[in-house]
Amino acid sequence: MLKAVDRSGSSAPQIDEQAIVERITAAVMEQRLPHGTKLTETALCEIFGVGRMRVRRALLLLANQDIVELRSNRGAFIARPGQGEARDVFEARHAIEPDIVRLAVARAGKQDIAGLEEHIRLENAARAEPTRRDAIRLSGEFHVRLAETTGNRVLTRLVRELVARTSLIIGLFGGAGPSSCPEDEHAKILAAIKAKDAAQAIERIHDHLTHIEAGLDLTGSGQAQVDIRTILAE
Amino acid sequence: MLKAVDRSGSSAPQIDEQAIVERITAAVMEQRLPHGTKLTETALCEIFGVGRMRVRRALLLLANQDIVELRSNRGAFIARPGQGEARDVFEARHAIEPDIVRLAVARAGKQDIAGLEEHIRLENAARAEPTRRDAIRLSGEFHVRLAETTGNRVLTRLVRELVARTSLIIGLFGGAGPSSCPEDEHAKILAAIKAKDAAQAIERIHDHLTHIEAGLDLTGSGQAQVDIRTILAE
DNA sequence: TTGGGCAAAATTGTCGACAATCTTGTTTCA
DNA sequence: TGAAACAAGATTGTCGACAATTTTGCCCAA
Repeated sequence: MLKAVDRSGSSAPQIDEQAIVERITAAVMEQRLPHGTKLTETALCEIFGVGRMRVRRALLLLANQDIVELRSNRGAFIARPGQGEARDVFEARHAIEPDIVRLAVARAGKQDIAGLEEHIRLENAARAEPTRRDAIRLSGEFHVRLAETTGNRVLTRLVRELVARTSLIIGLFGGAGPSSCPEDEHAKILAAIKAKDAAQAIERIHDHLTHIEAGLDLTGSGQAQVDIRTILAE
Repeated sequence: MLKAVDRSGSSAPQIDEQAIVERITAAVMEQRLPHGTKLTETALCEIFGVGRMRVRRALLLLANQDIVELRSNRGAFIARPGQGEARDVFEARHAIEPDIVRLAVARAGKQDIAGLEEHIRLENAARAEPTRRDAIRLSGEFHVRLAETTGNRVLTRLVRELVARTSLIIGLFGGAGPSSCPEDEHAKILAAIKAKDAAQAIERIHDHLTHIEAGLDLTGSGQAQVDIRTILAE
């Protein structure tokens, strides 16, 4: 029997395509991979220490989530959502997330609340750091954690995908806004959930999403090119 | 220059993986491909007249939508959602679709309304036919058409995926229920939209989804095996 | 007859090679 | 000098081959 051989020089023991998708998605959520960045197959092969087939499958999945764009015979690029798509994503979040907080009010236990409070503490700590990456990522992740408290895997996955696309949109249209999520709105949402006040929690998540969207200027910006090796290497 | 050669003997001129995904999804929505059905790669290659790579990529996309299940070294099978997943899917639809009808009330024009009315007529006609396939498919498609009237591609795609999974769930847990969607509920929803009564439309879509879910018995059923060649051949 | 064990066939997972296409750099001519 | 044409290199798309695993069919013994 021939066991799987670790072809990569790094610590990763075995990497499947889902792991590659997550790594790239995380980089997008931290806005380290700007829209338009070319994802060369051979580069990704070296970075993750896998064969080309795995990389191509991962890129297909990312394209299916509209996180990357596959151009025929040209390769894969981090997607560049248009204004219409930005509106659609926020509208979808307005449709889903209020129901999520409603379910969270009904289902979140003390442990869930405590976990979310800890998460907000991490967010605040990250906001103080010089580098913004953790702050940006944690800010998006809060919404995913919130969805997880519903115990609904389908809703959680929808939110995860929409949050990732939102990061892309903020990176593209977010101008010089202060941050992806205004200061203490997460805390206010969580407070309403903790108080079992569904109506207020729903109102606050609506306002929160509206504020994020209002922070965009919807002016097409230029594109950047970065070295994906520097960004994705762990 | 070497133009693409039509390798299939059938009429299909050129088939990409998205087309394969749609064909299989349609078969699932019409409940012609029951849960647990094995999708052999070589069989799909012959059916669609494409190489194995295309088939494998299509199966990966279908697995990503939880329509098929990929088991390592075993192959691809039409997914067999559990009770928990069934609950989650309906909960997600309860979260999304009320907002969709709200948007539909605000945005649907006369032409959209007319299209939906025509669709309902087709549904009623199909209900009278001996074969149920068209009725089942049209019944699910109504929800997709409704989503399309919002003009929101993100929401439309979410609904399309959830409807396909719902078909799978109905096929698995739907017992001997009369149909996937009770008689005239679609018409009532559309009437409320036409009357611009958002509150009533929302209430009716909630009730509609609840009725569909109530028609399930949530008792694990046996599995069937069918010949995919007979089903997917056009 | 029935169940376990074994070999053959079928199926999936992976890799390498090659063709087609795109990109880049250079040359050439107006 | 500048732009078009061309050639070299790089990248993507596709196919075939092979190994690993699973499934199937068969034989044999209890």
